[in-house]
Amino acid sequence: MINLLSNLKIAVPDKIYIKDPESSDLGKRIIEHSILLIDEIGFDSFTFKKLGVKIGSNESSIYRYFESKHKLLLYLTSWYWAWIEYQMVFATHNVPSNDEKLLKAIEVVTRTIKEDVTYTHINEVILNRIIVNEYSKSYLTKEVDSENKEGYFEVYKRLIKRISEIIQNVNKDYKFPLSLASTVVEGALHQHFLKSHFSSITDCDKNVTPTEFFINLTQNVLKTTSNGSK
Amino acid sequence: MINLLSNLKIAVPDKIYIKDPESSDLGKRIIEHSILLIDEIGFDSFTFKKLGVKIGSNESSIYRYFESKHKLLLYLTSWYWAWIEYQMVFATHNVPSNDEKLLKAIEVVTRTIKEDVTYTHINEVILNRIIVNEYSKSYLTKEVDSENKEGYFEVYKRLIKRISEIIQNVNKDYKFPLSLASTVVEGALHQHFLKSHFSSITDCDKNVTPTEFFINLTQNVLKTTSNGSK
DNA sequence: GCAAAAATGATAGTAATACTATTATATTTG
DNA sequence: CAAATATAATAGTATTACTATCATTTTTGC
Repeated sequence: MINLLSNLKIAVPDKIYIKDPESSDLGKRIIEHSILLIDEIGFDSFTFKKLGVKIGSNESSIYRYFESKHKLLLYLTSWYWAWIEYQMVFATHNVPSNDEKLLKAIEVVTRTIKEDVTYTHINEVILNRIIVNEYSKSYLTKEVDSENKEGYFEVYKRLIKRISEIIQNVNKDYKFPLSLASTVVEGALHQHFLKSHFSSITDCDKNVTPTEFFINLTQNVLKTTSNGSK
Repeated sequence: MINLLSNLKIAVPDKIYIKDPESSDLGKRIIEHSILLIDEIGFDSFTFKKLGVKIGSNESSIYRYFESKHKLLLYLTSWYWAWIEYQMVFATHNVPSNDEKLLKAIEVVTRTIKEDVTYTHINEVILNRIIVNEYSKSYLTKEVDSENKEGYFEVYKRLIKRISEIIQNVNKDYKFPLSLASTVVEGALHQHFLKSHFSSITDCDKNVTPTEFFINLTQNVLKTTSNGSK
C-alpha cells in the first residue's frame, strides 16, 4: 500500500485552495509545517505569520496558496478523509463477506494511526491528532451551508455514504445506516479525544480501543432480530 | 417542573465567572443577550463589544463578569448541561424499571428542545441551538486539561456518569457504559447538526428523530446475549 | 543564453479583536 | 448622607487577518 500510495495523489476539492500546494516545493512546506504547527500551538493560535517564520517564508506567499487559515484546515481535513477513504476501499476490496467488510471498514475509521507512512511531506500520525482536536471547527461555522454547496465536505460525506452502504449490505432491514455510519466516524474521534482529556467518561484506555467499542456496538445493533426493521 | 425550576437556581461552577451574572440585572442581560447574539452571528464573530451595543452597556462592564468570551461560553454550556441533568434526574426519578429509566434518560438528552420554558431570562430553545453548533469549541482547546482540573466540565461529566450508571443497571455485563453514554450525548448533538446542515449523511429528518435512532441503538446494544460481556 | 513570465519576498497599511488600565459617574447601602 | 460598590466612558496595546504594492528571484520557452 505504501508503494501504491507513493504513486497516487490524494484528491482534494480544488476550490479549497488558490494554488495547489502539491504543485510546488513551497506549497509542500506549507502543508508539512502547518500540520506540525497546528499540532504544537492549536488551530486557534495558528497564524500564517507564525507559519511563515517556521518555513522561512513570507506570510504573503502563503496567502497565494490559501485565502485563509480556515481554508487550509479544510484542505488538511479533506486530505485526511480522502486518505482514510483510500485505506478503507483498499482494505475492504475483494473481501467476500459483508460482515468482514464492515469490520475492516470500522477498523480503518476508528483506529489510532500509529505509523507515519511518510511517503510524502505529510505526517499522518500528527494529522490524525489534528483531526481529533480540530475537525469539528471546520464545519461548526456560520458559513457551513454555503461551503457545503461549494463541495468542501464532499470527501467526508462520500466516506460516510460508503460505510452506510456496507452497513446496509450486512442488514437490509436496518433503518438508520447513515446515522450509524456518521455516529461511528464522529464518535471515534470523540472517544479518542476523551481518552486523552476526559478519561473519566470513557471506557477506552490502554486496554480498550475505540475500535473495540464501535465494532461491538455495530455488531449488536445490526445482529438483533428487532433492530428497527422496516 | 416549570414551577419548581422557577424557584431553583441552576448551579454553575463558580470559578467560571468573576462575578455571578445571576446576582444583578446587568448580569442577567449579559446572559440573555449573549445567547441571542451568539445564535445570530456565531460564537466566532461574537465579541463583548457587540454584546455591549446590544444591551446598551459597555464592553468594560461585561469584562467584570467574565474574563473572556470563552469563559462565557463555558458558563452557558455548564448552565445548559445542569438544566438537562435536572430534567433527566426529574424524569427518571421514581421510575421503577431500569429499562424505562434509560428510555427516559435518552429522551431527555437527545430530544429537540421545542418550548422556551422562560422561567428566567434564558431561552432554552436558542441555547440548545448554541450547544449543537458551539459546544465542542468549549473543550477543543489547548487549555482543556488545565480547565478540566479547575472543574469547568464537572456538570457535563456528571451527566455522562449518571447515564452510564443507568446503562449499567440495565445490563451489568455490558463492558462500555461510559463510552456508550458519551457517544449518545455527543452523537445526539451531532445528528441534530447533520439534520440541519448535512442531511445526506443522516437518517434523521422530519419523521425520524435522533431520539428514535439512539433509543433503538442503545436497546440493541444492551439486549443481545453477546454484547461484550465480561 | 536570454527575455518574459511566474513565483516568491519584503514592506506597509487597515480595521477589527481581545483585552487592560484609568478615571468618571451613577447607584446602592449602612 | 457618606462611603462603598457598580457601571460607563475613554484610551491604549499587541495581535490578527487580511489587502496592496513593489522588488527580487526563479523558472520557462524560444
